[in-house]
Amino acid sequence: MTDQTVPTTAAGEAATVRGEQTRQLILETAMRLFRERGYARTTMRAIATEAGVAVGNAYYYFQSKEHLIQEFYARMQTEHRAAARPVLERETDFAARLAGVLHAGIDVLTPSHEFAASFFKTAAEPTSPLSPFSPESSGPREASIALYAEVLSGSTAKVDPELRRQLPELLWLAYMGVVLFWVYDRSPGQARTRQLIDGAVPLVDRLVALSRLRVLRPVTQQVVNLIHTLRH
Amino acid sequence: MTDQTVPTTAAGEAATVRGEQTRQLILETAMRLFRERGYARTTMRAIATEAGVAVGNAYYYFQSKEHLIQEFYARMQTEHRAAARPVLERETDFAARLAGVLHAGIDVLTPSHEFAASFFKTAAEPTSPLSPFSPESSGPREASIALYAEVLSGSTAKVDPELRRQLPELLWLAYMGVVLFWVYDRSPGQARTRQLIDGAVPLVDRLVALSRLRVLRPVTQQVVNLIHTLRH
DNA sequence: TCGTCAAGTTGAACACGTTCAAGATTGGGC
DNA sequence: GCCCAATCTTGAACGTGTTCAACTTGACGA
Repeated sequence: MTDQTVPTTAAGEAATVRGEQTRQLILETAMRLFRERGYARTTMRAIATEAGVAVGNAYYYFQSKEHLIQEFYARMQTEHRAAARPVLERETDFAARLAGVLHAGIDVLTPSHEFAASFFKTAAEPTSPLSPFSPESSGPREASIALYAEVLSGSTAKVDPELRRQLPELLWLAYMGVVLFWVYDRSPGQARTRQLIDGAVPLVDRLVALSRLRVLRPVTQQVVNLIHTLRH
Repeated sequence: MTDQTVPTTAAGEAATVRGEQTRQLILETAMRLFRERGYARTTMRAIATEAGVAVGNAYYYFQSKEHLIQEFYARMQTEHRAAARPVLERETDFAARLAGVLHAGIDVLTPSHEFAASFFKTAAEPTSPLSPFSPESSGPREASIALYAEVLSGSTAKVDPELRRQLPELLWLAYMGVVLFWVYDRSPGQARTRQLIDGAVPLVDRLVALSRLRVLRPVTQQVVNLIHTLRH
Protein backbone atom coordinates (compact mmCIF):
# COMPACT_ATOMS: atom_id res chain seq x y z
CA MET A 1 0.00 0.00 0.00
CA THR A 2 3.03 2.34 0.23
CA ASP A 3 2.95 5.09 -2.33
CA GLN A 4 5.63 5.78 -4.88
CA THR A 5 5.38 9.46 -4.12
CA VAL A 6 6.48 8.88 -0.56
CA PRO A 7 10.24 9.15 -0.30
CA THR A 8 11.63 5.85 0.85
CA THR A 9 15.00 4.71 2.02
CA ALA A 10 17.08 2.19 0.14
CA ALA A 11 15.53 -0.56 2.20
CA GLY A 12 12.07 0.54 1.11
CA GLU A 13 11.04 1.69 4.57
CA ALA A 14 8.71 4.62 5.18
CA ALA A 15 10.11 8.13 5.31
CA THR A 16 11.09 9.90 8.49
CA VAL A 17 8.62 11.47 10.87
CA ARG A 18 9.63 14.99 9.92
CA GLY A 19 8.81 14.46 6.30
CA GLU A 20 5.62 12.59 7.02
CA GLN A 21 4.27 15.50 9.03
CA THR A 22 4.80 17.96 6.22
CA ARG A 23 3.26 15.49 3.80
CA GLN A 24 0.15 15.22 5.93
CA LEU A 25 -0.04 18.99 6.33
CA ILE A 26 0.05 19.53 2.58
CA LEU A 27 -2.49 16.76 2.03
CA GLU A 28 -4.98 18.11 4.55
CA THR A 29 -4.64 21.63 3.20
CA ALA A 30 -5.13 20.42 -0.36
CA MET A 31 -8.20 18.38 0.55
CA ARG A 32 -9.72 21.33 2.36
CA LEU A 33 -9.09 23.74 -0.50
CA PHE A 34 -10.36 21.26 -3.10
CA ARG A 35 -13.59 20.96 -1.14
CA GLU A 36 -13.86 24.71 -0.62
CA ARG A 37 -12.98 25.96 -4.09
CA GLY A 38 -13.05 22.93 -6.35
CA TYR A 39 -10.11 21.25 -8.01
CA ALA A 40 -9.47 23.58 -10.93
CA ARG A 41 -9.64 26.77 -8.89
CA THR A 42 -7.24 25.52 -6.27
CA THR A 43 -3.72 26.40 -7.36
CA MET A 44 -0.61 24.65 -6.17
CA ARG A 45 0.60 28.06 -5.00
CA ALA A 46 -2.50 28.43 -2.86
CA ILE A 47 -2.03 25.00 -1.34
CA ALA A 48 1.61 25.73 -0.58
CA THR A 49 0.88 29.17 0.87
CA GLU A 50 -1.97 27.92 3.06
CA ALA A 51 0.16 25.04 4.25
CA GLY A 52 3.01 27.45 4.93
CA VAL A 53 5.52 25.76 2.66
CA ALA A 54 7.14 26.52 -0.68
CA VAL A 55 5.58 25.34 -3.93
CA GLY A 56 8.51 23.10 -4.65
CA ASN A 57 8.04 21.37 -1.34
CA ALA A 58 4.62 20.12 -2.36
CA TYR A 59 6.27 18.59 -5.40
CA TYR A 60 8.78 16.87 -3.18
CA TYR A 61 5.94 14.83 -1.70
CA PHE A 62 3.54 14.61 -4.62
CA GLN A 63 4.53 14.01 -8.20
CA SER A 64 1.78 16.28 -9.47
CA LYS A 65 -1.41 18.04 -8.53
CA GLU A 66 -3.29 15.02 -9.79
CA HIS A 67 -1.43 12.71 -7.46
CA LEU A 68 -2.92 14.59 -4.55
CA ILE A 69 -6.18 12.99 -5.58
CA GLN A 70 -4.98 9.45 -5.06
CA GLU A 71 -5.45 10.01 -1.38
CA PHE A 72 -9.02 10.98 -2.06
CA TYR A 73 -9.56 7.61 -3.74
CA ALA A 74 -8.23 5.68 -0.83
CA ARG A 75 -10.43 7.60 1.58
CA MET A 76 -13.57 7.09 -0.48
CA GLN A 77 -12.86 3.37 -0.70
CA THR A 78 -12.40 3.10 3.05
CA GLU A 79 -15.55 5.08 3.74
CA HIS A 80 -17.50 3.01 1.24
CA ARG A 81 -16.47 -0.14 3.02
CA ALA A 82 -17.56 1.27 6.34
CA ALA A 83 -20.84 2.59 4.98
CA ALA A 84 -21.66 -0.76 3.40
CA ARG A 85 -20.95 -2.73 6.55
CA PRO A 86 -24.39 -2.43 8.22
CA VAL A 87 -26.22 -3.54 5.10
CA LEU A 88 -23.95 -6.50 4.58
CA GLU A 89 -24.47 -7.58 8.17
CA ARG A 90 -28.22 -7.13 8.09
CA GLU A 91 -29.44 -8.31 4.68
CA THR A 92 -29.22 -11.72 3.06
CA ASP A 93 -31.26 -10.95 -0.05
CA PHE A 94 -29.02 -10.44 -3.05
CA ALA A 95 -30.90 -7.46 -4.48
CA ALA A 96 -31.08 -5.73 -1.11
CA ARG A 97 -27.37 -6.27 -0.52
CA LEU A 98 -26.40 -5.00 -3.96
CA ALA A 99 -28.67 -1.95 -3.76
CA GLY A 100 -27.38 -1.21 -0.27
CA VAL A 101 -23.76 -1.33 -1.31
CA LEU A 102 -24.33 0.76 -4.42
CA HIS A 103 -26.29 3.38 -2.51
CA ALA A 104 -23.61 3.41 0.17
CA GLY A 105 -21.01 4.15 -2.51
CA ILE A 106 -23.00 7.10 -3.81
CA ASP A 107 -23.73 8.28 -0.27
CA VAL A 108 -20.04 8.51 0.36
CA LEU A 109 -19.31 10.28 -2.90
CA THR A 110 -22.19 12.75 -2.81
CA PRO A 111 -20.49 15.58 -0.86
CA SER A 112 -17.71 15.55 -3.45
CA HIS A 113 -19.82 15.56 -6.59
CA GLU A 114 -18.55 18.84 -7.96
CA PHE A 115 -15.00 18.04 -7.05
CA ALA A 116 -15.25 14.56 -8.52
CA ALA A 117 -16.58 15.87 -11.81
CA SER A 118 -13.69 18.27 -12.16
CA PHE A 119 -10.98 15.68 -11.77
CA PHE A 120 -12.81 12.82 -13.40
CA LYS A 121 -11.09 13.62 -16.68
CA THR A 122 -7.79 12.76 -15.10
CA ALA A 123 -8.98 9.42 -13.83
CA ALA A 124 -10.47 8.67 -17.21
CA GLU A 125 -7.18 8.88 -19.05
CA PRO A 126 -6.07 5.34 -19.86
CA THR A 127 -2.41 6.00 -19.12
CA SER A 128 -3.11 7.79 -15.85
CA PRO A 129 -2.10 6.09 -12.61
CA LEU A 130 -5.43 7.35 -11.32
CA SER A 131 -7.40 5.25 -13.77
CA PRO A 132 -9.43 2.64 -11.89
CA PHE A 133 -7.99 0.06 -14.28
CA SER A 134 -4.36 1.04 -13.78
CA PRO A 135 -1.83 -1.15 -11.93
CA GLU A 136 -1.34 1.66 -9.43
CA SER A 137 -5.01 1.49 -8.50
CA SER A 138 -5.01 -2.27 -8.09
CA GLY A 139 -5.12 -1.95 -4.31
CA PRO A 140 -8.38 -0.01 -4.06
CA ARG A 141 -9.74 -1.91 -7.05
CA GLU A 142 -9.19 -5.33 -5.49
CA ALA A 143 -10.66 -4.06 -2.25
CA SER A 144 -13.70 -2.82 -4.10
CA ILE A 145 -14.15 -6.06 -6.01
CA ALA A 146 -13.88 -7.94 -2.73
CA LEU A 147 -16.80 -5.88 -1.49
CA TYR A 148 -18.94 -7.22 -4.33
CA ALA A 149 -17.71 -10.74 -3.74
CA GLU A 150 -19.08 -10.27 -0.26
CA VAL A 151 -22.38 -9.00 -1.63
CA LEU A 152 -22.71 -12.27 -3.47
CA SER A 153 -21.25 -14.72 -0.97
CA GLY A 154 -23.38 -13.44 1.88
CA SER A 155 -26.56 -13.68 -0.12
CA THR A 156 -29.04 -16.49 -0.61
CA ALA A 157 -29.00 -16.05 -4.38
CA LYS A 158 -28.69 -19.14 -6.51
CA VAL A 159 -26.39 -18.46 -9.42
CA ASP A 160 -25.05 -20.45 -12.31
CA PRO A 161 -21.67 -21.65 -10.97
CA GLU A 162 -19.73 -20.47 -14.01
CA LEU A 163 -21.30 -17.05 -13.79
CA ARG A 164 -20.74 -16.95 -10.06
CA ARG A 165 -16.99 -16.85 -10.53
CA GLN A 166 -17.17 -13.83 -12.82
CA LEU A 167 -19.93 -12.02 -11.04
CA PRO A 168 -18.00 -10.01 -8.43
CA GLU A 169 -15.92 -8.38 -11.09
CA LEU A 170 -18.98 -7.80 -13.25
CA LEU A 171 -20.75 -6.16 -10.34
CA TRP A 172 -17.74 -3.96 -9.73
CA LEU A 173 -17.84 -3.02 -13.39
CA ALA A 174 -21.50 -2.18 -13.02
CA TYR A 175 -20.56 -0.04 -10.03
CA MET A 176 -18.04 1.77 -12.23
CA GLY A 177 -20.89 2.32 -14.66
CA VAL A 178 -23.05 3.77 -11.89
CA VAL A 179 -20.23 6.08 -10.85
CA LEU A 180 -19.80 7.13 -14.46
CA PHE A 181 -23.50 7.91 -14.65
CA TRP A 182 -23.26 9.76 -11.35
CA VAL A 183 -20.42 11.93 -12.53
CA TYR A 184 -22.50 13.00 -15.52
CA ASP A 185 -25.68 13.28 -13.48
CA ARG A 186 -26.81 16.89 -13.30
CA SER A 187 -30.18 16.25 -11.63
CA PRO A 188 -30.60 17.82 -8.18
CA GLY A 189 -28.96 15.65 -5.56
CA GLN A 190 -28.12 13.24 -8.37
CA ALA A 191 -31.58 11.78 -7.98
CA ARG A 192 -31.27 10.13 -11.37
CA THR A 193 -28.43 7.99 -10.17
CA ARG A 194 -30.62 6.77 -7.30
CA GLN A 195 -33.30 5.89 -9.82
CA LEU A 196 -30.75 4.08 -11.91
CA ILE A 197 -29.70 1.97 -8.95
CA ASP A 198 -33.25 1.25 -7.88
CA GLY A 199 -34.23 0.37 -11.42
CA ALA A 200 -31.19 -1.61 -12.43
CA VAL A 201 -30.73 -3.72 -9.30
CA PRO A 202 -34.01 -5.68 -9.62
CA LEU A 203 -33.12 -6.15 -13.26
CA VAL A 204 -29.72 -7.56 -12.45
CA ASP A 205 -31.27 -9.66 -9.73
CA ARG A 206 -33.78 -11.07 -12.19
CA LEU A 207 -31.19 -11.74 -14.86
CA VAL A 208 -28.92 -13.48 -12.39
CA ALA A 209 -31.79 -15.65 -11.24
CA LEU A 210 -32.82 -16.39 -14.82
CA SER A 211 -29.25 -17.34 -15.70
CA ARG A 212 -30.00 -20.89 -14.57
CA LEU A 213 -33.09 -21.13 -16.72
CA ARG A 214 -32.97 -23.65 -19.56
CA VAL A 215 -33.69 -21.17 -22.39
CA LEU A 216 -31.08 -18.82 -21.09
CA ARG A 217 -28.28 -21.26 -20.35
CA PRO A 218 -26.76 -20.71 -23.80
CA VAL A 219 -26.82 -16.95 -23.31
CA THR A 220 -25.26 -17.28 -19.89
CA GLN A 221 -22.61 -19.51 -21.37
CA GLN A 222 -22.04 -16.94 -24.10
CA VAL A 223 -21.52 -14.19 -21.55
CA VAL A 224 -19.12 -16.29 -19.53
CA ASN A 225 -17.19 -17.23 -22.66
CA LEU A 226 -16.94 -13.64 -23.79
CA ILE A 227 -15.52 -12.55 -20.48
CA HIS A 228 -13.12 -15.44 -20.55
CA THR A 229 -11.95 -14.50 -24.03
CA LEU A 230 -11.45 -10.84 -23.19
CA ARG A 231 -9.58 -11.74 -20.04
CA HIS A 232 -7.61 -13.96 -22.47
CA MET B 1 -24.52 22.24 -38.25
CA THR B 2 -22.81 25.66 -38.06
CA ASP B 3 -20.36 25.91 -35.23
CA GLN B 4 -20.43 28.47 -32.46
CA THR B 5 -16.73 29.00 -32.89
CA VAL B 6 -17.24 30.23 -36.45
CA PRO B 7 -17.71 33.98 -36.47
CA THR B 8 -21.07 34.81 -37.89
CA THR B 9 -22.69 37.99 -39.06
CA ALA B 10 -25.66 39.51 -37.32
CA ALA B 11 -27.93 37.62 -39.69
CA GLY B 12 -26.33 34.35 -38.62
CA GLU B 13 -24.72 33.71 -41.99
CA ALA B 14 -21.37 31.99 -42.39
CA ALA B 15 -18.18 34.05 -42.16
CA THR B 16 -16.41 35.53 -45.13
CA VAL B 17 -14.19 33.58 -47.49
CA ARG B 18 -11.06 35.23 -46.21
CA GLY B 19 -11.70 34.15 -42.67
CA GLU B 20 -12.77 30.70 -43.71
CA GLN B 21 -9.49 30.10 -45.48
CA THR B 22 -7.43 30.96 -42.43
CA ARG B 23 -9.71 28.80 -40.34
CA GLN B 24 -9.16 25.84 -42.61
CA LEU B 25 -5.41 26.44 -42.68
CA ILE B 26 -5.20 26.40 -38.89
CA LEU B 27 -7.40 23.33 -38.73
CA GLU B 28 -5.37 21.33 -41.24
CA THR B 29 -2.12 22.28 -39.52
CA ALA B 30 -3.49 21.31 -36.14
CA MET B 31 -4.78 17.96 -37.39
CA ARG B 32 -1.43 17.19 -38.98
CA LEU B 33 0.54 18.09 -35.87
CA PHE B 34 -1.83 16.20 -33.60
CA ARG B 35 -1.30 13.11 -35.73
CA GLU B 36 2.46 13.61 -35.87
CA ARG B 37 3.19 14.49 -32.25
CA GLY B 38 0.07 13.66 -30.29
CA TYR B 39 -2.33 16.09 -28.67
CA ALA B 40 -0.43 16.99 -25.51
CA ARG B 41 2.88 17.62 -27.24
CA THR B 42 1.39 19.88 -29.86
CA THR B 43 1.43 23.43 -28.52
CA MET B 44 -0.80 26.21 -29.72
CA ARG B 45 2.35 28.16 -30.50
CA ALA B 46 3.54 25.34 -32.74
CA ILE B 47 0.22 25.20 -34.56
CA ALA B 48 0.24 28.96 -35.08
CA THR B 49 3.86 29.03 -36.22
CA GLU B 50 3.42 26.14 -38.64
CA ALA B 51 0.28 27.71 -40.01
CA GLY B 52 2.08 31.03 -40.33
CA VAL B 53 -0.28 33.01 -38.13
CA ALA B 54 -0.17 34.53 -34.66
CA VAL B 55 -1.26 32.55 -31.62
CA GLY B 56 -4.12 34.90 -30.99
CA ASN B 57 -5.42 34.32 -34.46
CA ALA B 58 -5.99 30.66 -33.72
CA TYR B 59 -8.08 31.75 -30.75
CA TYR B 60 -10.11 34.00 -33.00
CA TYR B 61 -11.37 30.93 -34.83
CA PHE B 62 -11.32 28.34 -32.05
CA GLN B 63 -12.38 28.96 -28.49
CA SER B 64 -9.72 26.65 -27.15
CA LYS B 65 -7.27 23.94 -28.05
CA GLU B 66 -9.93 21.40 -27.19
CA HIS B 67 -12.32 22.90 -29.67
CA LEU B 68 -9.92 22.01 -32.43
CA ILE B 69 -10.79 18.40 -31.72
CA GLN B 70 -14.44 18.90 -32.44
CA GLU B 71 -13.53 18.87 -36.11
CA PHE B 72 -11.89 15.51 -35.57
CA TYR B 73 -15.18 14.21 -34.21
CA ALA B 74 -17.13 15.42 -37.18
CA ARG B 75 -14.66 13.81 -39.58
CA MET B 76 -14.71 10.49 -37.80
CA GLN B 77 -18.49 10.54 -37.84
CA THR B 78 -18.57 11.26 -41.58
CA GLU B 79 -16.03 8.56 -42.31
CA HIS B 80 -17.89 6.11 -40.12
CA ARG B 81 -21.04 6.75 -42.07
CA ALA B 82 -19.25 6.17 -45.35
CA ALA B 83 -17.48 3.06 -44.12
CA ALA B 84 -20.73 1.58 -42.87
CA ARG B 85 -22.60 2.22 -46.11
CA PRO B 86 -21.62 -0.99 -47.98
CA VAL B 87 -22.62 -3.21 -45.07
CA LEU B 88 -25.94 -1.46 -44.64
CA GLU B 89 -26.69 -1.86 -48.33
CA ARG B 90 -25.65 -5.49 -48.46
CA GLU B 91 -26.84 -7.12 -45.26
CA THR B 92 -30.34 -7.57 -43.89
CA ASP B 93 -29.47 -9.69 -40.87
CA PHE B 94 -29.51 -7.61 -37.70
CA ALA B 95 -26.39 -9.17 -36.18
CA ALA B 96 -24.42 -8.79 -39.40
CA ARG B 97 -25.49 -5.18 -39.78
CA LEU B 98 -24.63 -4.30 -36.19
CA ALA B 99 -21.26 -6.05 -36.31
CA GLY B 100 -20.49 -4.40 -39.63
CA VAL B 101 -21.26 -0.92 -38.36
CA LEU B 102 -19.32 -1.42 -35.13
CA HIS B 103 -16.29 -2.78 -36.97
CA ALA B 104 -16.52 0.09 -39.44
CA GLY B 105 -16.41 2.52 -36.55
CA ILE B 106 -13.27 0.96 -35.15
CA ASP B 107 -11.73 0.73 -38.63
CA VAL B 108 -12.10 4.46 -38.98
CA LEU B 109 -10.71 5.19 -35.54
CA THR B 110 -7.77 2.79 -35.64
CA PRO B 111 -5.16 5.11 -37.23
CA SER B 112 -5.87 7.63 -34.45
CA HIS B 113 -5.66 5.27 -31.50
CA GLU B 114 -2.74 6.99 -29.81
CA PHE B 115 -4.11 10.43 -30.50
CA ALA B 116 -7.55 9.42 -29.28
CA ALA B 117 -6.17 8.08 -26.02
CA SER B 118 -4.30 11.31 -25.36
CA PHE B 119 -7.31 13.57 -25.67
CA PHE B 120 -9.87 11.12 -24.36
CA LYS B 121 -9.53 12.60 -20.90
CA THR B 122 -10.75 15.89 -22.25
CA ALA B 123 -13.77 14.34 -23.91
CA ALA B 124 -14.54 12.44 -20.75
CA GLU B 125 -15.01 15.53 -18.63
CA PRO B 126 -18.73 16.02 -18.08
CA THR B 127 -18.59 19.79 -18.50
CA SER B 128 -16.49 19.65 -21.65
CA PRO B 129 -18.13 20.63 -24.93
CA LEU B 130 -16.32 17.63 -26.35
CA SER B 131 -18.23 15.18 -24.21
CA PRO B 132 -20.32 12.95 -26.46
CA PHE B 133 -23.27 13.80 -24.23
CA SER B 134 -22.82 17.57 -24.39
CA PRO B 135 -25.22 19.88 -26.23
CA GLU B 136 -22.34 20.98 -28.47
CA SER B 137 -21.90 17.39 -29.65
CA SER B 138 -25.56 16.88 -30.36
CA GLY B 139 -24.99 17.11 -34.10
CA PRO B 140 -22.57 14.20 -34.44
CA ARG B 141 -24.42 12.34 -31.70
CA GLU B 142 -27.76 12.49 -33.48
CA ALA B 143 -26.10 11.48 -36.71
CA SER B 144 -24.50 8.53 -34.99
CA ILE B 145 -27.76 7.44 -33.37
CA ALA B 146 -29.43 7.70 -36.78
CA LEU B 147 -26.87 5.22 -38.04
CA TYR B 148 -28.02 2.69 -35.47
CA ALA B 149 -31.63 3.42 -36.24
CA GLU B 150 -30.74 2.40 -39.77
CA VAL B 151 -29.06 -0.76 -38.54
CA LEU B 152 -32.35 -1.72 -36.99
CA SER B 153 -34.82 -0.46 -39.57
CA GLY B 154 -33.04 -2.14 -42.46
CA SER B 155 -32.90 -5.47 -40.69
CA THR B 156 -35.31 -8.36 -40.60
CA ALA B 157 -35.15 -8.56 -36.81
CA LYS B 158 -38.38 -8.87 -34.90
CA VAL B 159 -38.27 -6.75 -31.82
CA ASP B 160 -40.63 -5.94 -29.00
CA PRO B 161 -42.25 -2.69 -30.20
CA GLU B 162 -41.61 -0.85 -26.96
CA LEU B 163 -37.99 -1.86 -27.02
CA ARG B 164 -37.71 -0.98 -30.68
CA ARG B 165 -38.23 2.69 -29.95
CA GLN B 166 -35.39 2.77 -27.44
CA LEU B 167 -33.04 0.45 -29.24
CA PRO B 168 -31.19 2.87 -31.55
CA GLU B 169 -30.10 4.95 -28.62
CA LEU B 170 -29.19 1.85 -26.64
CA LEU B 171 -27.10 0.58 -29.53
CA TRP B 172 -25.37 3.93 -29.75
CA LEU B 173 -24.67 3.69 -26.03
CA ALA B 174 -23.23 0.23 -26.61
CA TYR B 175 -21.07 1.73 -29.34
CA MET B 176 -19.83 4.31 -26.84
CA GLY B 177 -18.98 1.39 -24.59
CA VAL B 178 -17.04 -0.28 -27.38
CA VAL B 179 -15.15 2.95 -28.03
CA LEU B 180 -14.42 3.24 -24.32
CA PHE B 181 -13.07 -0.29 -24.34
CA TRP B 182 -11.07 0.50 -27.47
CA VAL B 183 -9.46 3.54 -25.91
CA TYR B 184 -8.26 1.42 -23.01
CA ASP B 185 -7.35 -1.51 -25.25
CA ARG B 186 -3.60 -2.03 -25.24
CA SER B 187 -3.59 -5.30 -27.19
CA PRO B 188 -1.76 -5.20 -30.56
CA GLY B 189 -4.00 -3.68 -33.20
CA GLN B 190 -6.68 -3.46 -30.51
CA ALA B 191 -7.53 -7.08 -31.27
CA ARG B 192 -9.43 -7.34 -27.98
CA THR B 193 -11.91 -4.77 -29.15
CA ARG B 194 -12.57 -6.87 -32.24
CA GLN B 195 -13.17 -9.86 -30.00
CA LEU B 196 -15.50 -7.81 -27.88
CA ILE B 197 -17.57 -6.85 -30.91
CA ASP B 198 -17.64 -10.39 -32.28
CA GLY B 199 -18.58 -11.77 -28.91
CA ALA B 200 -21.08 -9.15 -27.84
CA VAL B 201 -23.02 -8.78 -31.07
CA PRO B 202 -24.46 -12.35 -31.13
CA LEU B 203 -25.32 -11.81 -27.48
CA VAL B 204 -27.18 -8.60 -28.17
CA ASP B 205 -28.83 -10.26 -31.15
CA ARG B 206 -29.99 -13.12 -28.98
CA LEU B 207 -31.25 -10.89 -26.21
CA VAL B 208 -33.14 -8.72 -28.65
CA ALA B 209 -34.75 -11.79 -30.17
CA LEU B 210 -35.58 -13.17 -26.73
CA SER B 211 -37.13 -9.87 -25.70
CA ARG B 212 -40.45 -11.07 -27.15
CA LEU B 213 -40.35 -14.32 -25.23
CA ARG B 214 -43.03 -14.80 -22.60
CA VAL B 215 -40.68 -15.38 -19.64
CA LEU B 216 -38.69 -12.33 -20.59
CA ARG B 217 -41.48 -9.91 -21.31
CA PRO B 218 -41.43 -8.59 -17.73
CA VAL B 219 -37.69 -8.06 -17.93
CA THR B 220 -38.01 -6.28 -21.24
CA GLN B 221 -40.72 -4.13 -19.77
CA GLN B 222 -38.47 -3.39 -16.81
CA VAL B 223 -35.67 -2.28 -19.10
CA VAL B 224 -37.98 -0.05 -21.11
CA ASN B 225 -39.42 1.44 -17.94
CA LEU B 226 -35.98 2.14 -16.52
CA ILE B 227 -34.90 3.97 -19.64
CA HIS B 228 -38.13 5.91 -19.63
CA THR B 229 -37.63 6.91 -16.02
CA LEU B 230 -34.06 8.03 -16.55
CA ARG B 231 -34.99 9.99 -19.61
CA HIS B 232 -37.63 11.40 -17.21
C1' DT C 1 33.20 19.53 18.70
C1' DC C 2 33.15 19.06 14.08
C1' DG C 3 32.39 17.19 9.32
C1' DT C 4 29.42 14.73 6.40
C1' DC C 5 25.60 13.39 3.98
C1' DA C 6 20.90 12.28 3.17
C1' DA C 7 16.59 14.46 3.86
C1' DG C 8 14.02 18.30 3.44
C1' DT C 9 13.11 23.09 1.70
C1' DT C 10 13.30 27.13 -1.14
C1' DG C 11 11.68 30.33 -4.90
C1' DA C 12 13.04 31.89 -9.32
C1' DA C 13 12.43 30.25 -13.90
C1' DC C 14 10.18 27.66 -17.67
C1' DA C 15 6.50 26.08 -20.89
C1' DC C 16 2.05 26.10 -21.80
C1' DG C 17 -2.98 27.65 -22.69
C1' DT C 18 -5.25 31.75 -22.89
C1' DT C 19 -6.52 36.89 -23.07
C1' DC C 20 -6.72 41.42 -24.86
C1' DA C 21 -5.75 46.07 -26.28
C1' DA C 22 -4.00 47.69 -30.23
C1' DG C 23 -3.26 47.71 -35.04
C1' DA C 24 -4.04 46.18 -40.10
C1' DT C 25 -7.10 44.88 -43.86
C1' DT C 26 -11.15 44.78 -46.46
C1' DG C 27 -15.33 45.97 -48.86
C1' DG C 28 -19.29 48.94 -49.38
C1' DG C 29 -21.54 53.59 -49.41
C1' DC C 30 -20.97 58.25 -50.90
C1' DG D 1 -11.02 58.41 -54.31
C1' DC D 2 -12.17 58.41 -49.43
C1' DC D 3 -14.00 57.14 -45.19
C1' DC D 4 -16.04 53.98 -41.98
C1' DA D 5 -17.20 49.96 -39.66
C1' DA D 6 -16.73 45.19 -39.53
C1' DT D 7 -13.51 41.76 -39.84
C1' DC D 8 -9.25 39.96 -39.11
C1' DT D 9 -4.49 39.80 -37.12
C1' DT D 10 -0.89 40.61 -33.89
C1' DG D 11 2.26 39.52 -29.95
C1' DA D 12 3.14 40.88 -25.35
C1' DA D 13 1.41 39.62 -20.91
C1' DC D 14 -0.99 36.73 -17.42
C1' DG D 15 -1.89 32.65 -14.55
C1' DT D 16 -1.01 28.03 -14.12
C1' DG D 17 1.50 23.43 -13.28
C1' DT D 18 6.01 21.98 -12.96
C1' DT D 19 11.27 21.85 -12.57
C1' DC D 20 15.68 22.43 -10.56
C1' DA D 21 20.01 24.12 -8.73
C1' DA D 22 21.06 25.87 -4.56
C1' DC D 23 20.43 26.12 0.27
C1' DT D 24 19.19 24.47 5.26
C1' DT D 25 18.52 21.05 8.75
C1' DG D 26 19.56 17.44 11.73
C1' DA D 27 21.42 12.94 12.97
C1' DC D 28 25.50 10.44 13.59
C1' DG D 29 30.27 8.84 13.60
C1' DA D 30 35.11 10.19 14.46
